[in-house]
Amino acid sequence: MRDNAEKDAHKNPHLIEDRIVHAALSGRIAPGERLGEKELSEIFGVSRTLVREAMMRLQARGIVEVSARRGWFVIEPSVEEARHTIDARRALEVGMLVTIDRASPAMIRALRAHVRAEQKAIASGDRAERSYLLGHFHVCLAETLGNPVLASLLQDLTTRTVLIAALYQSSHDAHESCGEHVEIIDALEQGNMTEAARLMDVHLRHVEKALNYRNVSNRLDHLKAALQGTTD
Amino acid sequence: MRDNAEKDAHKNPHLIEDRIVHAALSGRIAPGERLGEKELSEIFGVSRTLVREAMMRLQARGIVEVSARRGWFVIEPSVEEARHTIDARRALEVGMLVTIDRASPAMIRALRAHVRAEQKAIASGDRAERSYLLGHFHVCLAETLGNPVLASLLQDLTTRTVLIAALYQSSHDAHESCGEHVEIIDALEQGNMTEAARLMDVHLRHVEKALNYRNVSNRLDHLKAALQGTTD
DNA sequence: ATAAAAAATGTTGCATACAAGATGGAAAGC
DNA sequence: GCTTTCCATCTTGTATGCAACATTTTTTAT
Repeated sequence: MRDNAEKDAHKNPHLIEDRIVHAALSGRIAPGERLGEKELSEIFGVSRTLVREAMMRLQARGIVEVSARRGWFVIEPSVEEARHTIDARRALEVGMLVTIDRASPAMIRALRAHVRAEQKAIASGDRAERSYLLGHFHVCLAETLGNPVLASLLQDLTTRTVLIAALYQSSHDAHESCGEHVEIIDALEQGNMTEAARLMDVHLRHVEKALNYRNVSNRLDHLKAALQGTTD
Repeated sequence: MRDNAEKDAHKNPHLIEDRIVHAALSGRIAPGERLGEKELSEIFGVSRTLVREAMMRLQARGIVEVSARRGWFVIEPSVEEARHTIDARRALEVGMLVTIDRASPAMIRALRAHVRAEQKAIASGDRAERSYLLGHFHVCLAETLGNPVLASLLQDLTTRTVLIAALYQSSHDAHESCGEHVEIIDALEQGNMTEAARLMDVHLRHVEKALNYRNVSNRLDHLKAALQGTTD
């Protein structure tokens, strides 16, 4: 079910990117992880060229970066970059809700269905699915608002946020996050966009607050800590 | 001064993209324009590979698209896509101003300097520079707010908006646009972010209103009109 | 003269080859 | 034993070659 990647990689040029983004959203790819061109080309059964082209697109989307002649790596945002990313996300999502008139019943239904899926994933203990759905809620919101441009921007920002959360060992509780999603939908259903925007603002501030900007699981810091330990 | 592109294209891998985006913002590249790989590779003195990689990044940024085995083309957004793009932009820029506390004097200075440059370009009749600066004001705003992530997103959205304006023969007056920029800065200086956000909202609604969604200078419509004319 | 077919041309799609540099480990020197 | 140097290896950077398809032009048949 997953091994047929080789077949599709030729037909769908965006498959490689999609898979990587999905894996990142699911927490199956960690920040700092190396994505070798050869390695990927073997996985997807294509030449390095196609892999490279996918990486170029992912680079433009701020998901990966390249270190000259060393390899491609999933981004490891600094504290500052992390702040900027979440700030941008907050701006976008708050603005999105503020500038929209109202939400149709169909939208509300779709969002509630999404939250049900979130709850199911949380209950079943499927961490990957849980991570994916909690992040994808925001993309889903933009999609149901009917704006693919917003949805695309949010997918990238959300992916980066999930990576940031992984890097800074977010302590954000899934239940709490999901609950906040419900609150936002409630406000939307009541047609109170201002309140929905406020709740979204709060929600994203929680996301940032849950980050532990000290315990960076960076390779460098890891090393430092390890060295300090051994020289004692 | 411009012909030394060949030299730099190797050193700065993003030169090709930057040039294309700049040209688009300046109105020197029209929507629907074909960007041949060979053509560009000769202009920049590199092989098709590097051109292609740049195009992949531009594709991810929504500036160009590829038509299979026909070539790369500057985007020609449909009416719907145009709306979504401007809506996304409005969401982002309004949200940006709403979620920011205040603007420092240094920021105000930088923005005022930018507006002076706009006025100079308008007065001197330099249409390319005028187009560039009027669009870049928004990027500048995000930059002075100190958020490169926002700035990057806005650069892409603004570029797309400029292309949309070209495609739909925007009648937006440069003076008016510049005047609205001044108003926004004034509100920022007074620390009235809500008002600044409102003005930005209005400004971007003007941008959209100035579009003529009927007179699409599309090749297809051109052809249709031409054929109607000849068969008369 | 017109329309259909066929060849010629041009352009991207993808793979591969080789160059250039980074990395890690072995060997050599102290 | 420790450091330094050098070499083998691995990885990306860039160019190029050829195949596949789209378009245009020419030819041919009616």
